[in-house]
Amino acid sequence: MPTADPLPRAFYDRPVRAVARDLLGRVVRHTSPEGPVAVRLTEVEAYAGAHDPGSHAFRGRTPRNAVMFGEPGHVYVYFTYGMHWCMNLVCGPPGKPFAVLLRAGEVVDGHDLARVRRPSARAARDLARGPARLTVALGVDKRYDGADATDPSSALVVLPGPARRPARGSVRSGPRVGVAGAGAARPWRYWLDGDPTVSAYRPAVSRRRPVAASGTLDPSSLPGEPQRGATAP
DNA sequence: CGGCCGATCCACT
DNA sequence: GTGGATCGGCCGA
Repeated sequence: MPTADPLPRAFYDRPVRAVARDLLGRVVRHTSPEGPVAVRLTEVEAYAGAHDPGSHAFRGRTPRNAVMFGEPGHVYVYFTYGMHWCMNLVCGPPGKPFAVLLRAGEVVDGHDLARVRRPSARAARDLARGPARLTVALGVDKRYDGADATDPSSALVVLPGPARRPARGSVRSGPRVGVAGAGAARPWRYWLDGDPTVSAYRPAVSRRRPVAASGTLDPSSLPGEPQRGATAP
């Protein structure tokens, strides 16, 4: 297998949804002192910056999301739910906080190391099936926030992947996972149809603390029926 | 297999 | 103080 250079900056300096679709089938590779792990992407989500209610950048620039306002092709890593890291690739021109969340993939190199990092994974397909699982399998955490994935000398890069691109008809789209409110309707999650490493779809759930008082249960307070992707797996 | 729930802590209100 | 671009264990069917 020939060694390839990472996808260049220009790959990411395009409309974010186009980049998201084009990332399917590409290969993210992290090389640590323990060795390399590479993941072929099967599921991603586009986040369209300042006008996207689902985006971390919707309410403007903060210390956490600063990387999204910078160079395309750099990595935005955030911490969530008190214990998980998730990684994005920054898209569009500097100043526009677009990004693609890497949600799932298939481990195509460093399988043994990935298993060590993900001991709870029952099957090989579960090693990077989910955004937080993917970062664990790769060994990515906040140290990589701001890293340049287009630099050939970087430990973390995105490679072009197999010469044969996924067939156009094999790319599906649907609502993003865990995104509530206005942004929920946007079908900006993309995945490879039928791929076993695509994560399970979960509608956004608001977790309210149990109400102390009883007897005032109000079913009408529930938000609208969660939208299932028409073609979600 | 699907639903429920706790874990765990940081960013932002 | 609140809740999150999640995960895995446990439960019942």
